[in-house]
Amino acid sequence: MKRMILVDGNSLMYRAYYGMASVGGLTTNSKGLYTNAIFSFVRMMNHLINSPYDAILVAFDAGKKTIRHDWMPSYKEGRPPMPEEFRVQIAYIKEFLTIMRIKQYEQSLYEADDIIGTMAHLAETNGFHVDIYSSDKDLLQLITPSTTVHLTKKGMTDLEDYTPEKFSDRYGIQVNQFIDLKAMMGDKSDHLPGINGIGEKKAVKLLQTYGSLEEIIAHKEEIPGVDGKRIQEEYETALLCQKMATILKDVPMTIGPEDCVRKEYHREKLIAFYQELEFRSLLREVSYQSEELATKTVQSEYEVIQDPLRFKEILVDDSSLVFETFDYNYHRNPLLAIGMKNSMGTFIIEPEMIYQSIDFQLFLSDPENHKSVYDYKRGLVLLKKSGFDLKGVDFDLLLASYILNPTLGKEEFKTVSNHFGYEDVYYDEQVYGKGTKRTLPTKELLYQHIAKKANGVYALKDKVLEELKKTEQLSLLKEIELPLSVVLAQMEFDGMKVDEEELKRQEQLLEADIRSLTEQIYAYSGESFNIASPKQLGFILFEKMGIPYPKRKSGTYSTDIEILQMIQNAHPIISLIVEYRAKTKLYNTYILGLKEQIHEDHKVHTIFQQALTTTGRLSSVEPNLQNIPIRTEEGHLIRKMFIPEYPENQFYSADYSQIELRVLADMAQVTKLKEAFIHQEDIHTKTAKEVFKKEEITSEDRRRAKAVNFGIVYGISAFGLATDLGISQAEAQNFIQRYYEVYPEIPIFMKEVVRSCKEKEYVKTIKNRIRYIPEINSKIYMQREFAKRMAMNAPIQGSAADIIKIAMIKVSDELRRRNMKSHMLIQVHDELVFEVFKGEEKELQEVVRKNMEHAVELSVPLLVDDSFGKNWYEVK
DNA sequence: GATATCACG
DNA sequence: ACGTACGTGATATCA
Repeated sequence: MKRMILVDGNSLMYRAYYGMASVGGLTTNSKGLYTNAIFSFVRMMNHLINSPYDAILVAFDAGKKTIRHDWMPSYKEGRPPMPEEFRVQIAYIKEFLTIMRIKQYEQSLYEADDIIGTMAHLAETNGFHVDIYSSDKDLLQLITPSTTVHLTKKGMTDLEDYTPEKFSDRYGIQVNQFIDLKAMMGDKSDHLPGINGIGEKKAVKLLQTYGSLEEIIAHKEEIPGVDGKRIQEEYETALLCQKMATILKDVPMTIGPEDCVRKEYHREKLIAFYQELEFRSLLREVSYQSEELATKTVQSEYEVIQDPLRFKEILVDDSSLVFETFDYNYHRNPLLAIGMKNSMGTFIIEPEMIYQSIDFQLFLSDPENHKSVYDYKRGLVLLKKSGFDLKGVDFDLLLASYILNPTLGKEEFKTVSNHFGYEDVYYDEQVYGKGTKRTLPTKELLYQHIAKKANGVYALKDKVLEELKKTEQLSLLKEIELPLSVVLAQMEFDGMKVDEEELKRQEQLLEADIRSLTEQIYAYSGESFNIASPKQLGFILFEKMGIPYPKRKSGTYSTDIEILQMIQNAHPIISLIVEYRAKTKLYNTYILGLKEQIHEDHKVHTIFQQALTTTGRLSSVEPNLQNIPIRTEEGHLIRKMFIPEYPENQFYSADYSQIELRVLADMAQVTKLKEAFIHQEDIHTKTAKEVFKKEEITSEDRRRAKAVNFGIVYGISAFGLATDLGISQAEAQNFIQRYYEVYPEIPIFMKEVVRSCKEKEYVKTIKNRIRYIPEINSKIYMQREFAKRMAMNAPIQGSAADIIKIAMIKVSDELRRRNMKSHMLIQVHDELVFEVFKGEEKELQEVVRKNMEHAVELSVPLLVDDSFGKNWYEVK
């Protein structure tokens, strides 16, 4: 069957503009053009035309005046005007459709809905199946057996597909009753009054009884109470609303389905369009599809070093070096080749060459020989694996870009270099391919790729350093991030030993528990099903077993822990499911998942992402060692699997006490908070005493005070605090009010942070780490509020991250100076874990405590809690 | 590939 | 009237 796509252009443009608000914000390209709606609309259209179709039409509203205004002058009255940031994007959206050769149509006096209604009707008559895409529920009246309406839910590509069956399931009435539903309940946004006092519930009920608005009016005398009276008084309004809400199917149009057939798009123009708007990810898709860049770009000159003697001539000061691996994980993948660029030229050094040339090894480890790199840590670990070192690195393009703008850290080399105006590099995807087709390319292409990267680092170094000087972030690079790479590389390389016997024990215990829980759950449910499928579980609990769903229905049932706790007492199966969830989580993620990550040396070697988070924290992957369970006892047991490399050694853990609150006390100069920290008081108890104005504090009082303290760090909202504490928003607001009275410097500080952020569109940490938050000036409420919370949180979280990074460098330096064998294994945001060698316990404790507590000097003391243990479970 | 869920600070 | 705590990563399911 032929398929026609009808798109409600106006509705989707609006959705693209407002809908992406919570995600991407009002992004602009480098020329200041707003692009969020364009980008989102383009993605949506690309998504649509990726499926097979024969004809397509995008309908738009023609202008303000429509025939409906003749029927009801107040139609759509009181709508806020279109924001200018949105208006400027419309021309680009239409240009995109032109480039894609997608038919667009508008007609004066009619709305996009009417064009779609008419075209859907025409297409059906011509034997098409019709798919309508919109975010406007009104379109649902067009559903037929051969017309499906797809409504956008969250974002743009998440769609809800309405067939006649789906419609009646959802609304409890038939499609042909939908207009009457709207006629009675009205529509605020269109300024349609409907009948006063009748909303969706009552309207559905009436329609179920009488069938249609006409029948309801015919029987209006029988309907009891206020509703009946209102219908008798206002039925004429309802009839007018019915007329208003009916989408026309007979617009006198000058086109038909034959004018909308699919056509090949203009690729060159599309590339130019994406380039102008700076849609990098989309550009890459087109480029990759056409494989153009890989063949058309100018080949760079490079020399593959064949003879170790050649090094004598080319190893000069100031070289750039890049270390390439196939897969991102450098612990599991060999070095493919090193690219080097300096005043002598561009060179490719194959791994065997390193072994063959002492000169090159000395060059790499010479601290006096200046080098610039991309991803220092990668180079360090790759070389360490072969027993070599890398020193003298005073520039890292990855770290520098991340420092200038943390969002760049997530990008690949090409995107970063493009950002700084250097474009002669390939995308990794062009070289290696995508998804399952990803594979090693020919040596020529690979070396070309590596050579281009080396050239890029070399070319950009001075420019980027200059920018760092301007932003006063040079010391963040040279004194924090670069030295930290050395520390992290050693930690990753050393790895953490796993007790495989213990793992096996826990695996078997959990397996048995899970098996037994599964059987018990099936016994209660009366059938076997996939407990891990939220969909199936929702069906079993809320349909088959008839447990009432505790929240308002939203199409799908959530079965998360919050919901399960609400229905805890409804049936004994619930607690079994909660236990099943906990155990399978441990089993799948921390037993099976971890087992996969164990190397031949019986250790796990995580990768600390140093250029990823927007706040300056590290993250840990493959495996993530920063989220090993601790909060529940049975989860905590997982930590028994992590043991010292040598059985006579121990673990030592040191964590900052309340570092974020201390940072806040310092930054905001909060008098009472500072006093409390100076006098080493329990901060939550102290807060409770102050806020509740009493000396005897119950555990509940302390819990609440603690929640507020946490909330403050997150950029508190009454809603968030209320949810967390299970109290009303009014009560939460009251707490916050009283909290501010106790610590009046906090609201003053927070207001100043927000004010300054509005002016500069960024916030900073104590070490000048920067985070851009342009959404702070968004016209969209939600986005602006979100931005405010980020602005309040980022300096606190980020400064704490700065501090522990400095501590790591200092501790590591001193351990080396003292020739100690004990070493750092893991960082978990405010905690450092070490393997302590027998006999070094006291010395390590001294070194660690001193350097952590004095990493920086604040106006409040920093305090460290610590402990020893024979494995990770025993410490703390 | 997106979504739901849940682990950590 | 509306929806919201900050920052992460891994897994299973499902389209």
